[in-house]
Amino acid sequence: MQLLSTPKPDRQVREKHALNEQQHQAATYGQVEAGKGVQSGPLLIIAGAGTGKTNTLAHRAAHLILNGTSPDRVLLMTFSRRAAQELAERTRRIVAAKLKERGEEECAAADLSWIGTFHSVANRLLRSQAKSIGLDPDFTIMDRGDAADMLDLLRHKLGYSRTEKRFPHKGTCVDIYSRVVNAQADLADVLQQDFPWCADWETELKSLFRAYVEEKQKQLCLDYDDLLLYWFHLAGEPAIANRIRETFDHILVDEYQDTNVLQAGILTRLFPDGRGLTVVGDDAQSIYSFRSANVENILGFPQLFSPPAQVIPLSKNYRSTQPILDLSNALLKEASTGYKNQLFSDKAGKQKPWLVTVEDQESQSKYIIEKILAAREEGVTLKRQAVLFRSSHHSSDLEINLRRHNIPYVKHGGLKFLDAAHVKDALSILRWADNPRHRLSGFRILKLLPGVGPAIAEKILDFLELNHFDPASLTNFKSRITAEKPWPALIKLLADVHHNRIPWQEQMKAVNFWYRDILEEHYDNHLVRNGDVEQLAMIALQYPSRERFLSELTLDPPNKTGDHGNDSRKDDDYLILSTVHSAKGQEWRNVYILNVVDGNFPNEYATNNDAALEEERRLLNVAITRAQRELHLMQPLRFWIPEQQRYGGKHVYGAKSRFLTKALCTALEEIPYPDTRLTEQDIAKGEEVLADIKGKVLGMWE
DNA sequence: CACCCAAACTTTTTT
DNA sequence: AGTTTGGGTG
Repeated sequence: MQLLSTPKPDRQVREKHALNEQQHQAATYGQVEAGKGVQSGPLLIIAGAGTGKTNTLAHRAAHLILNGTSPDRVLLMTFSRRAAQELAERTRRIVAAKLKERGEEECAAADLSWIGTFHSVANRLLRSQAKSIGLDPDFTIMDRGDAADMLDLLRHKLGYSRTEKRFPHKGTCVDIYSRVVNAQADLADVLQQDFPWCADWETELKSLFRAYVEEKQKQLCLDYDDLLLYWFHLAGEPAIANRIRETFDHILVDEYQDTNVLQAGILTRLFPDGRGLTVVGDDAQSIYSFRSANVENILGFPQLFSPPAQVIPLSKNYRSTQPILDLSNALLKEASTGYKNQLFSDKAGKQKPWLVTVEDQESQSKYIIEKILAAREEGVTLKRQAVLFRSSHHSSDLEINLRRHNIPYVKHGGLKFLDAAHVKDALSILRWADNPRHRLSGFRILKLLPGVGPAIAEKILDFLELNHFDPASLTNFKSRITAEKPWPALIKLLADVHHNRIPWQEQMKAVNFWYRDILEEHYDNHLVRNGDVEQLAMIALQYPSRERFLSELTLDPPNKTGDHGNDSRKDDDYLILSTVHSAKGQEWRNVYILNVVDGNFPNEYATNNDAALEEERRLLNVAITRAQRELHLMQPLRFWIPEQQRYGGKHVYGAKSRFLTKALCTALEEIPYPDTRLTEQDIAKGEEVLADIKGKVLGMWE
């Protein structure tokens, strides 16, 4: 297992471009008023794929700063931390360059300080404003897995595990809860709409969620949804909302097409008339509805205000050749809703994207490897090529073959480093020491001790609570089990970390030292797992404090890469494999899209729902628009679907993807692989062979 | 009460 | 094919 720092896309070239007309208009929208900075009404920038959105946004931020808005009065929200860093960096560079032009001294204050994801900004705001709403600022942030675990425990406590019919899976429970919160919808509606098979459990779910909320408050923790929800409610309190509002002159939001009702609500509560609000996005790239993102947010944005928001489209694409854009445009034309921002490019290009028909996944892999190696021969590095897919496991056949050919690769999306049980264990120790009220972590750790199961763990946690959550008090807990040696060492560790008796830089190491024996006892291949845990300690060193480490790690979990044979970080060049979702915002010279067949594009679970179907179309669009020069859509005839409740799964003789209509096919060049088309030579040779056979057959009777 | 084993279940994408 | 759940055993 390896962590990677995501490679920065190669965008140096574009920055040299001056802004085009549309970009300039978007970047400078509003009036400059002396002493007051830039005054602007609500603005929506529809930024198609590859239209220089980040650059425009950075220029807008720079424009605000250069015209007198203090950088710490600009709130900039992005979809991921990586995007935030890139944007901050570019803005700084633009401001610095302009100041130099003007001959002014570079001012250190050019740094945007309020920049990050909605969740991380919420985290920061809540911790600073916590006192004013009676919230303890030392709350712990739970990730999705934690939420699932807590729901699981509560569900047992409430007796829902012993019912005749099976209660929904814990993961499903989190999904339902999360949907209700993020979409600000009714439980009954959500069940009916998205989880019909759970509709019978409405009453139970309601009390489960109530218990969940109480439990979170008791343990002093917030989940992802709470971060937004608390912020939303905070923004609904006039006094506090005013205070927050007065600290910002401008709010800029990136990837607005992937915000949900709650996030939109936060914005309108902070800036009700839309003045100072800029949102940027592309409805044709809205692909996060499973996370309750709501395309209606961007489609309906202008009408939220009167007069309506200014809409500026960016339609000049700097990324792809025209034939690739033709395909994307054709696809979007068939969508039922949206701004349908048609893109154009200066890069003519002759080659249409290929639609490659292959027999099965094996020959799909074979084709891709052949093409990738050929391209590398011609000087296109592996890093400038990417293979994209709808779901994480679709790359498994390819991965096997890449390893066989010794082609290094890095996979984005899918499993997370923090999902590994042993990493969770180590982190839980630190979290429990950090926040002893956090029963969930304590519970997890205690169960690791030999002879301690759920019941004893509960007893210990109750004991701790009675003793005002003082870790040292655990020495007084008497039981035959706690005489074992890991126990006193654990208590000392918890107390030392909790009271910072050892410096933060040493704490994770101390945790690992204690955990090492447990790890060995509990899991096989503990050497590999121990490596992960040590890596965690290395990561921890990069953070200035325990609090920052714990919350930022939860808000921005590092990726786990597929193990790619050898240490591929030593190889400078490696191929990128990525889910389409994780490919957002990126670009590569050559792109290969796996399994473009019905049942996958669109996904079979989306086929009886119009809204979902539209999203699948946009998903394909995102994949297509990642390509700069070469694009290969792969179409296996035989396609394996891992179907539920059925033994193994099944092979399906793939129907052509319903998105590949006639109109689309004219934008594609269809080829079979292996190439079974006959050349004239083949035919001539065939005739020769036939004549030969005829002769032999006749010869039998001579 | 902890641990083990067999049956049941299962979409996919992620802050 | 792999994880989670729930029941049985020691």
